[in-house]
Amino acid sequence: MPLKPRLHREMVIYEAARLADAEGVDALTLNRLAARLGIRPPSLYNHVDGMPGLLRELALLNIRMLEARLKDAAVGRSGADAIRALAQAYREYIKEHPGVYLAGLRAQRLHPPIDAELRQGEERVVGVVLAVLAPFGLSGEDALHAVRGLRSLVHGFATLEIAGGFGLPLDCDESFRRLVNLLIAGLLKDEKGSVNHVDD
Amino acid sequence: MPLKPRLHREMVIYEAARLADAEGVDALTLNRLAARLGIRPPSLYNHVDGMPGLLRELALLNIRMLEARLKDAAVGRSGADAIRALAQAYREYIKEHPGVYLAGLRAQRLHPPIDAELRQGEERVVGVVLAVLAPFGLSGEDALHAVRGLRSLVHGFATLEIAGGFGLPLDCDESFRRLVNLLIAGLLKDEKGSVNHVDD
DNA sequence: CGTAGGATACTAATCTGATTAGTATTATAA
DNA sequence: TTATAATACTAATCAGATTAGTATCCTACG
Repeated sequence: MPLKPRLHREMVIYEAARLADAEGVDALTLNRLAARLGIRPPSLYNHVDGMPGLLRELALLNIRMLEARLKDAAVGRSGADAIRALAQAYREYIKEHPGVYLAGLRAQRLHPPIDAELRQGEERVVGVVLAVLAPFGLSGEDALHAVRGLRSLVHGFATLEIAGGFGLPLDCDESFRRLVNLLIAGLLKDEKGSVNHVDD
Repeated sequence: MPLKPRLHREMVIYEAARLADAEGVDALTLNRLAARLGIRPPSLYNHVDGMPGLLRELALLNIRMLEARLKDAAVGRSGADAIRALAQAYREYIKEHPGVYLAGLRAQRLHPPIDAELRQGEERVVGVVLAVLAPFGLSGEDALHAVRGLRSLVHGFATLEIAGGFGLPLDCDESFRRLVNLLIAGLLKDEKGSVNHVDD
C-alpha cells in the first residue's frame, strides 16, 4: 500500500527545475525535492543518479530551453536587430530560469568537457549565435571569438543581475540595451576597418 | 583596556582564501578549514561568524585585492590603453583568485545590499573604473551604464573561463582582447555620434 | 491464469558538514 | 594575584547525500 502512482524521470527533473528557479540553486536539495514529490530521498535514486546526475539533467534541460528561446528570438530577424533580440532573449531566459541556468554551470564543473551530450548541446547553441552573427561578415575563428564575446557579455550581465550585483538605482534594462548597442557598434566598425585593431 | 591584537582571525581568512582558490569554493568547508588550521571546527566560531560570516570576510578581502589590482593596472595610463589594462587586470585577478571571487558573489546573495561595508567596497571599485572611463566623455548615468557594461563583460568572460565554459580549442586571450577592443570601438563611436542610438 | 522480473518505494544506517551548548585553559590587564 | 576575555575543547543536534537491503506492485511471458 505504501506504493503510489509512478513517478517519471521527467517529473523529477521538472520539479527540481521549479524548485531551483523558485528558491535558488542552493535550495535545490534532494531532501526538499523528495518532499515536494511526496517520496523519501533515497527513492530519488531510482530516477536520477544522485545530485551530480540531477545537475547534469538540469544542464541538459537548460540547454534545450535556451536553444529554443534563442531560435524563437532570432527567427525572422537579421543584422543588428537579430543581435538585440538574441541578447535580450538570452538575458530574459536567465532571469526566468536562474536556478536551472546556474545548475547548468555547476554541472559543468562536475562533468568536465568529456560529457558528449552536454558538449553537443553547447555546440547547437553556438550554432544559433553563429547564424545571427554571420551577416556581419564574420567567419571562421573571427566568428567564434565574436560568439564568445556575445555570450560573455550576456552571461556576465544576467548573472550579476540575479546575484544582486547591481546595487545602484539605475535602470538595468537601459544598461543592458546600451551594452548590446556598444557591441553592435564595435562589430559595425570592424566590418569596415577590416582588421581588429582599434589603435595600437 | 585595549584588546590584544588578534592575528589569528587574519590567518583564518587567509587560509580560507587559499583553500577556496586552490580547490574551489565548494571545497571550502569549515571542517576542512579547521583541519588545515590544526583546530576543531567549532573553534572557528571564535574567529568568524560561521560560514556566512566567513563568506562575508572573503567578500571584503576580494574587494580589497581587486581594488588594489585595478588601481595598479590603471595608474599611468589613459584612454583605450587604460581600459585594456584594467580589463586584463580584472580578468587575471579572477583567474588567480577564483575561489575568493566566487565566494564574494555567494556572499552577496546571503548579505543583501544592507551590508554597508561591502557596499562601500563596491563603490570604491566602481570609482576606479569610472576614473578610467572619464576620458571618453562619459559622465553621470552614461558613465555608470558603461561601468556596468565593462564589469559585465569581464565578469562574464572570466567566470565562463574558470567554469570551463569555453570548450572549443580557441585562444582565450585572443577572444578576450577582441571583446575588449569591440567595447572600446563602441565607446569611441559613441563619443562622436553623441547619443547612444545605433539605429531605432 | 499465474508467477518472474523489473521498476519503484521503503527503512535503516553511514558520512560529511554546520552549528550550538557547555566547559576547560590560559594570557594578561587591573 | 586574581578576574576576565579569548580561545580551545567535547558532546550533541540537525540537514543533507548516499548506500544497502527489503518490500510491493505492474507487466509480460509462459
